[in-house]
Amino acid sequence: MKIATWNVNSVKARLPQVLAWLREAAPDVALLQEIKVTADHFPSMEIGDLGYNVAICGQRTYNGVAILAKRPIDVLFDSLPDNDADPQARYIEAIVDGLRVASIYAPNGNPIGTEKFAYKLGWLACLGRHVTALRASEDAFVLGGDFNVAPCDDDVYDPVGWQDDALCRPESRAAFRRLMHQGLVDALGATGSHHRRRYTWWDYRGGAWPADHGLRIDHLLLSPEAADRLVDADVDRGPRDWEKASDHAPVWCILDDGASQAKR
DNA sequence: ATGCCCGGAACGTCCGGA
Repeated sequence: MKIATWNVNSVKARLPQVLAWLREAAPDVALLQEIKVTADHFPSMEIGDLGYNVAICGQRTYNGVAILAKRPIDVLFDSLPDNDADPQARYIEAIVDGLRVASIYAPNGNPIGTEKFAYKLGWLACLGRHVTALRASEDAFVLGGDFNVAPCDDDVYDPVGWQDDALCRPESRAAFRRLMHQGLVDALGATGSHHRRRYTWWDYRGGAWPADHGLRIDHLLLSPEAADRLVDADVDRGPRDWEKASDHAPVWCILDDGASQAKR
């Protein structure tokens, strides 16, 4: 089972790229962020033609998350529990093929020292409380998305230059670690070389992509029950090099479903 | 110190992004 996450930066502006990526990468489950449309404007037909069901938590202009899956999608939440007064569309959670998955778009939080930064930290804390509930269920789950946190300096091409950015602040990293310390496994950290930089976002400006001036802020976080099934994971840098690219690259992981389900 | 490059809304040019 291949699960991928991608901040598409507008599903309307990116539709040809999204369709090409779905054909090429063929994930069983795709978690999208920043779709920037409400459900009634989501290109469900075009994506449906590729064999995907869609579940959408949409918003016009800003934010918006979606889950695409070849199997049926049973939506459980379209906002973080205990955060349903939040007008920003940043969370959707569903069961697909017996696996719990969530598409997450955490707040950016810049500039620091403002209500935006407080909102980010509050949102991540709320996500942390939900993770506690999810962990108690002992369900296998995958939280994928744009967490807007570069967990450590190795995840930043210029750690000093970015040290006062909301994506790199110690408070943001502490909030991210509080998620991880509940027993979650970072799919990229658990596979391949720990020393190889695997950025997921490159600024449109200043030639950041060709210079590989990136940040790792998109993550696939696995419950222990899901991590037991982890086969492989990586960043798909290809789409970042396409014409009219998103500024984010997809991240994917593969979970084995044969042996582990027989074990259960 | 700010803009760089984008998308969206909208037709000015600003906001938000990261």
